[in-house]
Amino acid sequence: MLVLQMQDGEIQDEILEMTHALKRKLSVFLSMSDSEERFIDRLDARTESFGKNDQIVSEGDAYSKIYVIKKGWTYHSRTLDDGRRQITRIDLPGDICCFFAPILKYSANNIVALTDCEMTVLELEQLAEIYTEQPGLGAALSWCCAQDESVLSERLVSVGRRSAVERLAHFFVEIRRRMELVDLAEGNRFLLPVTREQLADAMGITTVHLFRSMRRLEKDQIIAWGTDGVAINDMMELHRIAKFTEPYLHYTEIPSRTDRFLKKLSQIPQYASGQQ
Amino acid sequence: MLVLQMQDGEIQDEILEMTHALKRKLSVFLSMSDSEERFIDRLDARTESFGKNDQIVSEGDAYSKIYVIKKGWTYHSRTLDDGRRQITRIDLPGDICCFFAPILKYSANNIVALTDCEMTVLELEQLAEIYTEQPGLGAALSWCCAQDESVLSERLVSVGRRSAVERLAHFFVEIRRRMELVDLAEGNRFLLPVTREQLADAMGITTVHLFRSMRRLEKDQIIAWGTDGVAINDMMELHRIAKFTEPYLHYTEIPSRTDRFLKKLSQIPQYASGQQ
DNA sequence: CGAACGGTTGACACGGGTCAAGTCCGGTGG
DNA sequence: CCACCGGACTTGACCCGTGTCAACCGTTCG
Repeated sequence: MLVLQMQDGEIQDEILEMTHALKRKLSVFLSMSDSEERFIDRLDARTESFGKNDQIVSEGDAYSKIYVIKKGWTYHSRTLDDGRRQITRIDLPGDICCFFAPILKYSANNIVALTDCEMTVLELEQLAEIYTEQPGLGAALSWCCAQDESVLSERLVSVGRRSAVERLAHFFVEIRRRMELVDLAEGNRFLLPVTREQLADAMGITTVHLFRSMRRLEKDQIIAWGTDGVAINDMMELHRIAKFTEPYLHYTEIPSRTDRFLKKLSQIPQYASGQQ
Repeated sequence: MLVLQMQDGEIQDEILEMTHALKRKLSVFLSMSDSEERFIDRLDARTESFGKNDQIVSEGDAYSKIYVIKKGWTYHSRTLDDGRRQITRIDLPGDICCFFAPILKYSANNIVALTDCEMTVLELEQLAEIYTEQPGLGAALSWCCAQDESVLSERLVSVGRRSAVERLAHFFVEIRRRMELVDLAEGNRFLLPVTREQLADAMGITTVHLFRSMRRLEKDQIIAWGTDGVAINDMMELHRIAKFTEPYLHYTEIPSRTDRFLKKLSQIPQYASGQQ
């Protein structure tokens, strides 16, 4: 059973069934045409499922397919030979798991399912098709990719320069915003299917210290994290502690910008022909 | 005067003049045809220069152009409002400074010149042209982008899970490998145009602790870093300390892979026509 | 000739790691 | 039905790596 369904399951499920999370995400960047919507719907023809804790890709594996998460959560990690592990990335519905798979030969990371997952599979052919036949969608995918890099970069800022409490605060605000974007959270509660150890590995601290730091946030009634989900009680304060500044998420890339992008693309003969 | 020219200047200069560093870098991924080589040469028509410590892009600035470094070094940083700063990335000749500039509206980072710099400027038009008319080069650029993300990800592993000494060791091995790739280093010495403070900000430690940690490495005769450059005296040991594993650099993406990529692309009508 | 900046080091304080001991819960086998 | 087990969760005590503060040197530049 999908962890996400354990609670508030009906609501979240319903929304997820309604539209592919990817569609919701891309629609922030791009007001999609009917043909674009249909294009995305057709991608669902090829899906793959994974169970909780399944290793989707291992370090050193040959790469090939791109996975877009329809349902469930995953993480990417690297492990040093003495066992220290860093989680470099946590993905949720709508996120693209390994955008560069078609270009890279081997994976340098592990990719693991945090919950039962359903993924849309893209091979190189489909990707090329998107970029040539649906340049709008192509631009939107590039936007996702740019965003991912920016999120990664901000995580580096966290781990490099924020204290444990600040990092946690930042993480919760970020994950909350990202869930909101694909309609996985409203109100002040949401589910977070990661263990304490996984979160510690993502934050670059030990579990012991994770508990200490969470206590600090819980004591002040800012946040609560049980087994049944997270509740953010004082979002303003959490923002303040995290020194959270939203621009790095690049959620305000307005369509006019995209239009300009598409207009320029259409001046290139190949794209002009491919555009309809 | 370019810092890189201060020492061994003649040699490095000569090589740099010979070929655009980007060309050397891409040739690792792709054996370039004459038309591809000429295409890159023509990009040099549009260049821009910056002086040491010039702010190339500031947090919040509108993005537009892509800069490819011809000569010089740059870094990307984020500063929290209380002054803490994290350098997220250090770029050298052949690196692409802000690949996603045409897609993103605003920059979330500062980009600063570490030395006097000469950059090749790419606007959206050229980029689209590359992807449509020279899919081989397009794939190679995507490879650069994939690599950048992987390097960023490994830096997160460093800052999250490696000790200060290990981080430093890892940084030196990485930067050495990257310089080698574009012929900026041979033998065991190379120039590193960063201040102690900048390196500390890149490693996520304080300058004071940087000194402490460097002392450890210098005491054991593993490395030396004066004002005139870095000397790696015991590369094996440095590797060992860093727990350096090369795959994340993705330097072994063999051409056969690229050929497969191009073959598939050529099955898409638009690309087939664009491929000449 | 002083100011500003990069480099360098010592002394001390504190955040976060390590070790160790438990609790709680769900699953499994007798 | 209970006993046992493993895995996730939780906390206290202690210690070490890293941050903080402060001082100083050498160079460059106005």
